[in-house]
Amino acid sequence: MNETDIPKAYTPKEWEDDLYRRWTESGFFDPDRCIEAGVTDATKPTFSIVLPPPNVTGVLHAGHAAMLAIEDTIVRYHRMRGDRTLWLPGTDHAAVATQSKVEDILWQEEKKTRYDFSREEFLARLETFARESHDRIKHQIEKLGSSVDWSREAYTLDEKRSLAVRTAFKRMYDDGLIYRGYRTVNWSVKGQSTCSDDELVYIDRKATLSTFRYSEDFPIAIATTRPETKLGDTAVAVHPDDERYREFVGKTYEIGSFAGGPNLSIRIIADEMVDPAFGTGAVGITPAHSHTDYDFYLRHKAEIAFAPADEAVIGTDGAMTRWAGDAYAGLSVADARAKVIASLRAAGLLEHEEEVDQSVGTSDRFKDVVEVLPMKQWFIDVNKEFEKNGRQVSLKELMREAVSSGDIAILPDRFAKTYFHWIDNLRDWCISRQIWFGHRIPVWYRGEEIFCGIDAPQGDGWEQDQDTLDTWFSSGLWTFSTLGWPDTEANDFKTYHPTNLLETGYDILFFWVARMILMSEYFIGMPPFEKVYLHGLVRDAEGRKMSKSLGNIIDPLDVSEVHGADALRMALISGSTPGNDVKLSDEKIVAMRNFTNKLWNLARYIGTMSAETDAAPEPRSDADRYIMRKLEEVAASVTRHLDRYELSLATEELRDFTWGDFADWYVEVHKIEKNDALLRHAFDVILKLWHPFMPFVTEAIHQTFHLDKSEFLMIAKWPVFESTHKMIADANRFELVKGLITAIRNIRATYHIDPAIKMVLSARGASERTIRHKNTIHDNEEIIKRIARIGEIRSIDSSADTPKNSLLIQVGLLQAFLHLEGVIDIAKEKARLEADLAQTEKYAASLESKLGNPAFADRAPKEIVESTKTLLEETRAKAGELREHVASLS
RNA sequence: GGGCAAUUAGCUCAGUUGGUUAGAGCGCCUCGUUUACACCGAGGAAGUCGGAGGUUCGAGUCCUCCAUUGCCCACCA
Repeated sequence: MNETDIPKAYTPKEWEDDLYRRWTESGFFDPDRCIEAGVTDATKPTFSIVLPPPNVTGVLHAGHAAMLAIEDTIVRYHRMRGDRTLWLPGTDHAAVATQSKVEDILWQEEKKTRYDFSREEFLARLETFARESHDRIKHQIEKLGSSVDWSREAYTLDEKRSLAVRTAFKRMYDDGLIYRGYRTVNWSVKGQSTCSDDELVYIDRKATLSTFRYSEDFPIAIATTRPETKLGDTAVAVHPDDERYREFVGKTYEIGSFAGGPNLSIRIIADEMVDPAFGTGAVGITPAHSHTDYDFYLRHKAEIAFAPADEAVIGTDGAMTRWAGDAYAGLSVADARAKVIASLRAAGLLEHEEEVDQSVGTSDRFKDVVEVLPMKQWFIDVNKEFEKNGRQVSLKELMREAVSSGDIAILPDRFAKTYFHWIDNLRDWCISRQIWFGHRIPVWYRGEEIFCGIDAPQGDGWEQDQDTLDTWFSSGLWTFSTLGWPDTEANDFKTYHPTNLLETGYDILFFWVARMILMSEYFIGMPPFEKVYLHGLVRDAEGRKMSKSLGNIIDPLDVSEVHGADALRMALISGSTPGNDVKLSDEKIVAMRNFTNKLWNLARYIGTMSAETDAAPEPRSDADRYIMRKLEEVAASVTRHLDRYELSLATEELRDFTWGDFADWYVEVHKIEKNDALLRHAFDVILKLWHPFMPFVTEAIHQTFHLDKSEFLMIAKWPVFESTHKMIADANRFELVKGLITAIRNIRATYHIDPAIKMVLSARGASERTIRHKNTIHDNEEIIKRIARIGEIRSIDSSADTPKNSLLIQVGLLQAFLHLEGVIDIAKEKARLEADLAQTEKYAASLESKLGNPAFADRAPKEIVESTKTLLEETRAKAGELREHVASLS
């Protein structure tokens, strides 16, 4: 092959679609296929991750591209490491979001509303839209090179997920955690549906705060920004210590035709929640039209009234009802407000008006200011205690514990605080929506009878609840509904749940992450994932949010069309850290595009030089040795960064090495020294290290220049150098070794293998419950049988209740078990342990020299010197332990 | 009101248990176009690490206060 035959620049367009097609056809995105083909060892640990399902509302944006880039990088890395790697894709029907979108389109294009269709017709239109969206989204996911297993693709509204949803609903209903209750909800008049607290978007606006009295002889003035709701007041609350009002507490005042409206009966109550310094220090309580007032009602049920069913003064159409009195009935809220004020002013009851800043909740989807109304809706009770594993807990507590116990780690961890704060303020979750698109509530009515079931009840006359479920109910089940649940015997469920990682934007921590934790903890008794990686928002070059109105939206497809998917992926990953927003600029993308081209041209030089390709790579010069040593260091470091999800750091180091050391320096050296085999070998390693980040260009180079004979770079073995094992001493593995030692020490007189194994696995980052699930072997009998089968241990008395076996055998037992489970490789473990020992000894030596340095020993305070001495002793002790353990492995 | 983050070169940002001389990309300046790459190479200028204190032998890194910006949550009677 000659250089002149190969284009001088990498042309992504000519490669990407074809490569993706070939990857898909190979089937290697499917872990089962990898095992069949011998690419993956079935005994290896699993690495599973679900794709946060994009909404079928349209197209993917830059944020999705970032998500796909990060996840694909991690997934490809694990696949190359040899893990049983599953990345499960899907889409979300996104209930309200999709319906409101389609309603907009229908209105714009046909001037029709949903009421111009039957429920069935309307749903058919939605399904068509959803399918088209789905196809577009799938295409975009593919364009970015995402190595998802399409054979397992799921949709939140498909048959299997529907079964999961109905099963989940029924189970919670039977357990009394789902209830139908009458209380205040957020109501979008425009959307004619409820929305949950989390779906509200608060906007700031100016409002008039009016101070008034209900009547001339009413003793207390109150202030409000919502005078029209005052037509439904039932109480006035004051602080219990407020001297001004103490004498009135407990009295009830009858107001005849308040503001020309209904008669009111106002009770004066005392409540700690009232801020005596704000306004007049007294609050008018409208339990029907304010969540906080409803809470007042709950605390004072004995004293004050809540509007009985359907007696709210504001109706679902956003107009005043007849309960607001004849003078108001039918008026809009705004008109009613003006009328109340006018009436109060005329009667001389209006004492003061001022303009204040106010933030009001609007519907995320329908954009209108929501009204708080009392309605009969379905809720999930987050506070109700129920029995779980022999103790009383609430859903709230389950959600809290999943994170506080460390079962789930959130990256960056500062979001754990946000999460706890959210949980502490959580109200019951309103799950019913008055829209048509979604999972219909599996409840049927016949007269007074009510039936909740997975399928419709037998017999005539039953009518199903008209409402559908909040979209987050079904996405909350996502980690396990996609793996076969409610069939808990399903292979995928048993193999891949809990998943290892959830990668998503921090903006849906509450919506989705928290709901998944709730559902998984409740139904499975385990967290849905071990780790949460929260990425930031993708912003434009100036740091602004991308939005249609600003016209600054960067379409990922456009970018990858021009510069290639790899350049886009790199631009999104490089320089971005968990939890922080990332700015995407043209310059950055171009810089990354230039780098893909750099790799391409390296390949042109290396791949086409005359070389006996079969020659073994032998370092011949100092330059050779330097580049190999550096390469090993970089490989180890990139590996460590990937294990810690530090993708940006990995790309930086790798890029510096590739461009600075390898391309600019070593290639020039090679032009003189001509160590072809070593050059090719080094480049091959570099390509593998780059593959997870830039799958297309690396695979294209692999396919063009055949640096080795394998079919696909995507299933190549991840480069690990024996001599650099000590540098791959990542936290995970270090903890494993530590845990192993602890476990061995803790094997006590009574012989129980379980705690020891648990300890080791938990040191490895798995939660206790995960261990219970993933290793359902509880009796020693079974463990020993399995171990005996692989012949690692020869003589074990399986009926032993007391220690008939030496400590050594128990150590061996433990190791053998771990080996069997694919958790550790003993030979490698020993090498790693030795590396650890070397590092520990090195550390001890450095501490020694520090103590020997007069600058430190004489000038540093005694305590520091002492603590350093202590540290040295500890380090020596640790080295001793390690040495012992290495010996026990020999 | 409560909380969280950010502030490092002209711009965009790295900098993970405190440790020699603080890094990268883009931009800028000088030089270079004999076949891997001008989507390039060699070299260079450029930072009192937001401000003020403090802890320390040693602080971009830890503590306190302040300033500016952004975000989240709650209240908003």
